Amino acid sequence: MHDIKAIRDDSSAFVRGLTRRGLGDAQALADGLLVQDKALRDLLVRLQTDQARRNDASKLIGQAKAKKDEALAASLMAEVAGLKESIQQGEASQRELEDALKQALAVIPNIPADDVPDGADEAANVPVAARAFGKAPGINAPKQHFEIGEALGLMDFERAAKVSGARFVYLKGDLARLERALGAFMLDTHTQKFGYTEMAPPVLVKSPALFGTNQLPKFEEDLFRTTNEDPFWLIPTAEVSLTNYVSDEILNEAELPLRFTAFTPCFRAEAGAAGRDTRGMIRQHQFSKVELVSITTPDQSNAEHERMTDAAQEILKALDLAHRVVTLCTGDMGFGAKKTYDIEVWLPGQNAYREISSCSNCGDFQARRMNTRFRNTEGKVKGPVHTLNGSGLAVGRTMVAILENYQQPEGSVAIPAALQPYMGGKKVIEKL
RNA sequence: GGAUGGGUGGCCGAGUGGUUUAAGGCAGCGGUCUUGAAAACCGCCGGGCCUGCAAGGGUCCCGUGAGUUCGAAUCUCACCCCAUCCGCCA
Repeated sequence: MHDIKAIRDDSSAFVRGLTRRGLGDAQALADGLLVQDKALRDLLVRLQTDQARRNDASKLIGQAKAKKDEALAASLMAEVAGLKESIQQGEASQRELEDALKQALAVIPNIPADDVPDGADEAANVPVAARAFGKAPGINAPKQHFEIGEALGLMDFERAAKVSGARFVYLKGDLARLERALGAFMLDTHTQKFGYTEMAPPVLVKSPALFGTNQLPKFEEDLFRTTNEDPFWLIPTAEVSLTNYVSDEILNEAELPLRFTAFTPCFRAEAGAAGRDTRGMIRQHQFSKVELVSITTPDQSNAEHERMTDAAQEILKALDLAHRVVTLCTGDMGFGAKKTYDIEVWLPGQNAYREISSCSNCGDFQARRMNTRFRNTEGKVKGPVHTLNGSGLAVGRTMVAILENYQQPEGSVAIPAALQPYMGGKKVIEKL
C-alpha cells in the first residue's frame, strides 16, 4: 500500500510509476486521492481543536469541583456539552474519510523500480543473460510429463477427477515419494546453504493476513475459503503465512534480515484460467511449493533479491535443469512487486520454457499493509521493513521438469544425482 | 461446545471516574567511575496522526467496536483473542 504522505509530497513520481505500469488514468487517480487527503486533514484540524477545548474545560471542571466552585463548574459543563455533538460527528467523519482513503489506496499496485524494463506484457520481459543456465537436452520425440507419469502408472488424473474434479492429481509410488524428496531437498538446500529458517506454517489464514500480502481485497476470486462467518482462507502460497509472521510488529534492525522457508500445499481457484494448461500438473487447484521469504531493511532489499534468486536457481542447478531468468517488465509484474525475476525451466515435452519460480522485491508495500516496522540500534523506529518472496521452487512443476528432462527412451525416468539420497539411493523411476 | 480467570508501552507489572502528562521494574541508549569490563550512581527512553522552516504545540491509542458521562484504562453491552479445567477429537 502506498503512503499518502509520499503521494502528497511528490505526486509526479507516483503518477509516473503507475503510468509505466500501464494505468492510463494515473493522474486522475492521484488528484482524487489528494482531494480525499485534504478533506481528511481539514477535518482533523477542526476536530482536534474541539477536542483540545473539551479536554481543557473538563480538567477545569475537576479543579472547580475540588474547590467547591459549583457555579464555575456548571458553566464549564454547559460549554463542553455544546462541543459534544460536533466532536461525535467529527469522529464519525474521520472514520469514514480514513476508511475511504484506505480502500482507495488498497487497490493501487506498487510502483516499479527504476531498473525494471517498460513494457505491456510478457513479450517485453528481458532475459538476464548472466543467469542463464544449461542447454536443452537433445531428446528424440520427447513426451509430455503426464504421458510419462500415466504410462508409468504413477500419475492418476482420472481418479482425481472422480474424487475432486478437474485440476487435481493422485501421485503414486515413486512419484509420490519424489514430491516428498523434492521438498526435503529444497528445504535442506535453503536452510544449509542460504541460512533460511525452516517453518511449518498455517495453511488456513484470516483475512487480514491476505490483505497484508495483497491478495485481498482485489484478488478474492483466486482464493478458496471456508464457510464460517469469520472465514478462513486457504493460502495460495506460503508467502502469506511466512510474511505475515511479522505483521503488526516492530523488529530490531540487529535481527534483520529474517529468512524463512516452508514446504506447503498451495490452493488456487484458477478462476481466470479456464481452458489454460488443462492437461497435466502445470496448473492445479492444489500444488506444493517451497517458498522463500525475506524481511530486510530498505537498504538491503535489492541485494537480498539477487541472493534469493541465487537460492532458487541453486535448486535447478543442482538438478541440472536448463533454465533462464527474465526480468519482468512493468506490465507483467504482480500487484505488490517493485521488481520481479521469473525463473523459467526448459520443458522438452512442451518445447518451451515455463515459469517455475517468481522472486519479487515488494519494497515497503506489504510492510505498510501489515504494519511491520523496524527499530535501529539506537531504539528509533525507522519505518517499514522491506519484504521479498520467491518460489524455491514450485514442487509440482519441478517434478514436471524432471520427468520431461530425465525421460528415457524406454519410458523410465532417471533420478537426478542430487535427489538419489532422498529416494533411498534409487537411480531410476520405473513402472509400478 | 461448557466453566473460570485474563488481555495495559520492547518485556514484566501497578492503576476501579477528574487534581496523572499510565506508578515501578527490566531491557535499551547516553554519561560518571574504571587500565578495560562488571557493579553502583545520574540522565534519557512508546507508537500513529495533524500542525509548524524549526523549536515546539495539539490529538488519538490501555484487545476490538459501540454506549453512559461535562470527563473513561477505570462503568455498561457486544465481539475477538489467550490461559486453565471439563467435553469431543487427530
